[in-house]
Amino acid sequence: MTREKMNNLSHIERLCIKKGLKMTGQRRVIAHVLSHAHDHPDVEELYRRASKLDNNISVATVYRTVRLLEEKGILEKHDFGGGRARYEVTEQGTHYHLIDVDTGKVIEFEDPEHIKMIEIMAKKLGFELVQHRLELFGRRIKTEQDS
Amino acid sequence: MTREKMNNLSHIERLCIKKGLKMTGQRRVIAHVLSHAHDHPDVEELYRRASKLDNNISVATVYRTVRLLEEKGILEKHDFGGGRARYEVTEQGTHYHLIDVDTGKVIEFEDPEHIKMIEIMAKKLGFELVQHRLELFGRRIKTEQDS
DNA sequence: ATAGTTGCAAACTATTTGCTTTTGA
DNA sequence: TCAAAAGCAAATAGTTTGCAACTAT
Repeated sequence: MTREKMNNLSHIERLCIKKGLKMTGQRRVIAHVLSHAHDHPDVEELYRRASKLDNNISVATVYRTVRLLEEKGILEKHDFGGGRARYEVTEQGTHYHLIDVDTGKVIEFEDPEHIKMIEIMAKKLGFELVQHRLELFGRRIKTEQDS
Repeated sequence: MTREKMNNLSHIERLCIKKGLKMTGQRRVIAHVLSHAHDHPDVEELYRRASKLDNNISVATVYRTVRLLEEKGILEKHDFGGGRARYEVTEQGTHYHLIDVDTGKVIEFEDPEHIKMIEIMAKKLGFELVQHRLELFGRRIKTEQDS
């Protein structure tokens, strides 16, 4: 696939335009990749995917772009261990991550009750909650179905 | 202060001995520093503090020692942003961190209710909770006392 | 036209490692 | 005594940056 075949505007590209970002070819490709990623890729992986669509992209640009998009609130950066930052498109409503310690797979979930709880926690400590991070690390519970 | 003046066994040193670690002069100094740290220093800072007690310590040794102590469960490693890992002595009972976004100060607190809540969360998703991480980022609420 | 963006390679930062020398048990 | 630990400097890994050449607006 080449850049030309990727002709319809992606979700992220639309967001970029709304934020007034200059849409270069590279950014369009990266935006496309992000729009279609339903996981939590690191820069290396984004670079790999983007390069498949357009081999005229450098890692530096990917780094610069994810930083920009993070600043604009379009992307979220995570540290799931393993030394590299991982990204995902910002969704409405905070959600959490459960990392399977055996496989490294990440499961997303949300819990509005939990948010209420920690807002109260913060208030008790004299703070207004700006942001928060919850990560669970767990091991799959064996069931009958498991061989 | 020199290494010789630091003659009574520190808490961490005792733990190290219990784990059967070879107690070198350097480890004794680092153990002492850790025992007396009531914050969350990074390696650079530990190195600085240790060097004041004994200028015969290299950063490499600090890195090797914190890794060892982390493996032994004596230390915990945190990522509070800012690019460097930060350490603290493991305490009984999980506790959380609230980071003041304006000053960078870290406040510790615990909440057994919260632990119960997330154990249930994990179970609902079919996982047994192995470990977890909760970090709040907040802004101090202004009160009458504040100038 | 021109401010903003890119590629490239060099720089940087945090951390790890290979190897020789030293040291605690 | 001798495996384990330390120092030093070089290596790695992830990420950032300076600069000259481009490109969207």
